[in-house]
Amino acid sequence: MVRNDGYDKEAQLFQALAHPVRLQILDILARQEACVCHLTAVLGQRQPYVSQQLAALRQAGLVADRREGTLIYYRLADDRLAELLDQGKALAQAFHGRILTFPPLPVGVLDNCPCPRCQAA
Amino acid sequence: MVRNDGYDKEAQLFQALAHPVRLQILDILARQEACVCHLTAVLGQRQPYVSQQLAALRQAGLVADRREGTLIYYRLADDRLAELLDQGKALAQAFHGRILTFPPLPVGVLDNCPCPRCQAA
DNA sequence: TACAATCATGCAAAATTTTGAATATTCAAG
DNA sequence: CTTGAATATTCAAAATTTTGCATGATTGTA
Repeated sequence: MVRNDGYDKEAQLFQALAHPVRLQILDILARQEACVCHLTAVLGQRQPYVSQQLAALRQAGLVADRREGTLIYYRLADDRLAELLDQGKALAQAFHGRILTFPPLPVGVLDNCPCPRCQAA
Repeated sequence: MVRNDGYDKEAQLFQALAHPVRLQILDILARQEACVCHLTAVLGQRQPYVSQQLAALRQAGLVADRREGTLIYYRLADDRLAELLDQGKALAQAFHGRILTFPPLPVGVLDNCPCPRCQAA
């Protein structure tokens, strides 16, 4: 069976990336794996909404997950994804003719996150 | 005025790439600039449809155009776009777990294209 | 001016995506 | 086996995108 769906699959990848919240999630995961509650706290969005975006990323194969007790940690499925995101930022800047600014991604522990990593202190 | 729309702009770029026909157009233009009639012939799509996809790419800043008489030649607005597309193909393959195949892009002149380059023979 | 060729735009129906809210699932602890 | 915490799923309304088709605009030429 000969298929020719290369452009369809490539388009699906870019479609998964065509959403600001999903891009921010991927940027967070590019630095370190994170559980859903951590992502929820960083993004300031409701948990079901974050889970939905994670489901989209999971179905596209961009992220992988790992359960630890009741927490589920997500990570990038492929390190090359971080490069693709960097290239995307650079080109978006070029096409827009100005420096784009991104919200700061807090590093380390979060007050409003219940996961063990953040409550360790 | 402080903006934080980096992810919005990045998402707009990926959105412009999230379409198989637009991806194929960009792959054609990555090799050489081409007029609308040439793209129409290669893609086997109707001319207004091709013009619409070109308009989407133009509004996103991904392509530039140049008029020569009644013909309009399109080209990539930035060479780094070709690299991004290559990375996208590589990752789409990785995420899909198999070799993706793409329709062959004819090189050289086309029988069914009326532009001077193709009618030179 | 008229005509032909090339390309762009406008518009509406169909399809898809996004978003919010309610509810379901899974796991650990008691 | 019940409860609480973390996460996932479902569903429908709203918003956006896609697609096909008709028409408009621009250029070159007679």
